[in-house]
Amino acid sequence: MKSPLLTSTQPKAQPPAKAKSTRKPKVVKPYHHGNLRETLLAAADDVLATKGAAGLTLRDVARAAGVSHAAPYHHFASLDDLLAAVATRGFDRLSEAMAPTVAVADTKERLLQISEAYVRCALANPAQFRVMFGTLCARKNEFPEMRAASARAFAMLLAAACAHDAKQGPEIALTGWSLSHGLANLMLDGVIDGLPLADLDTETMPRRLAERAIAVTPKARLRK
Amino acid sequence: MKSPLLTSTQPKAQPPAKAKSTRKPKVVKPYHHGNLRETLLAAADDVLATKGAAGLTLRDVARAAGVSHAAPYHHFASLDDLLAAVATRGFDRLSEAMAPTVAVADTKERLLQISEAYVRCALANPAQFRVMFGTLCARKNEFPEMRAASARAFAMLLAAACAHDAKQGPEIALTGWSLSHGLANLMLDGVIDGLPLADLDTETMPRRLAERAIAVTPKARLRK
DNA sequence: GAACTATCTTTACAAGAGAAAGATTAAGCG
DNA sequence: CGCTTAATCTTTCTCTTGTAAAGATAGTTC
Repeated sequence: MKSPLLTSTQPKAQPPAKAKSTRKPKVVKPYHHGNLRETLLAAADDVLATKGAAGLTLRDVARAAGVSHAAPYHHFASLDDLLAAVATRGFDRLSEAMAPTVAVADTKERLLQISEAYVRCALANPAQFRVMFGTLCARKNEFPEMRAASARAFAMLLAAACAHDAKQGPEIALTGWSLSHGLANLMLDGVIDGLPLADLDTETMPRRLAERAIAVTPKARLRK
Repeated sequence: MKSPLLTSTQPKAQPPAKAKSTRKPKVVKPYHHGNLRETLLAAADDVLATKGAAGLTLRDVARAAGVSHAAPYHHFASLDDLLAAVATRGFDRLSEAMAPTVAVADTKERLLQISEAYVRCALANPAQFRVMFGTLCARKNEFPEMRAASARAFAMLLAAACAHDAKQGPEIALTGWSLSHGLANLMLDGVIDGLPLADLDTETMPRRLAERAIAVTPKARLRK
């Protein structure tokens, strides 16, 4: 589980080899980390995976990265800023998870696979998902990069929906997104298990539900 | 916005009228609050509405209720316990919001109205909604009352779905719930505004999306 | 090599969660 | 009525956390 980034991977082989005769030979790790920003983000991912979104603290992250608790402030303005960076990565990861579907020729099948990828990605990184769509979202103006990353992810979904049905594309996209988002949230909140839905297969659920939502509304209904 | 419960409403008219000659006549509020538990919950609602879910602290709630910061511990085991009680109320409120739809004869129309009520209720109390479906949900075994309240709310939805289509009831219920839940979350996270969906009417959106999800899958597709 | 700047640490502080112990009141019981 | 007991509320204390400030260290540039 521990990311390799947690131990400095910078090309900086053996500083103790430097015979500058530093007074204290006990110095094992260098003063400067070399790649702390990335290390902190990786550490945050680890902490999130271990203790969940609620149990994450700046000091935890710093500890996991092996630096003092104030060091992160030279790379992130605040805890929220760090979380925004985590969320940004999460949105990028989501985009990556959906990306392979562009190879699917059938537009409807592509939408279904996007929905599946969305739910799969959310369930794979529950705490991250919570950070991505937590309180930070309402303050996304303060974090332009995160905002851009989330916009990119949605753009992929919207493009797929418009390819499927140019006219109703936006509505289909929003429907699919809402459904996948809601299902993912309900599942990782544990709301679903324990309910009288035991006969529904958890594996195929995302696709089956998405099939309903994506179905193009009959034109007869539209011009009522 | 201030709830009337914030000032003790207990039948305890004017304790200063008691001519017991207490040494200090400055005593305006009695030592015992009389109805602190309810007052705290109301205060928590106020704080949530004011500062949001992230800005809520036990001490804030206690301050708003006019008691010391340790007083709440005599009514709630912990902050999470208080939040669970808030969530319980939220689920009950949700049930109340959906309840009037039982009068609707048309089963599909009833489902649509339930979806509308769900989204409306969520948007009316954003912070509360976040508490209801936050980290607490994953620990719902620790809070039986909250669990029961959420189960009651879902039972209403499930019943309506089964009335509409006995066979596919559960799946329709889950679809509608996921969709409404996802849409509500995306809306109150502010994810939607700012996206290229401006042409979609926010008011009618819940109903229109729900129409898609609730549509019964054609039998031709089912027996493929 | 010296000044500069980025990076990291130490120290300090305010705020919050929660525990512990004492004060105050209500209720029950003789 | 007076005493006892339990419930409720307050004070005080400890531990953790986010964040600011100042100092230490090390690359970088002239």
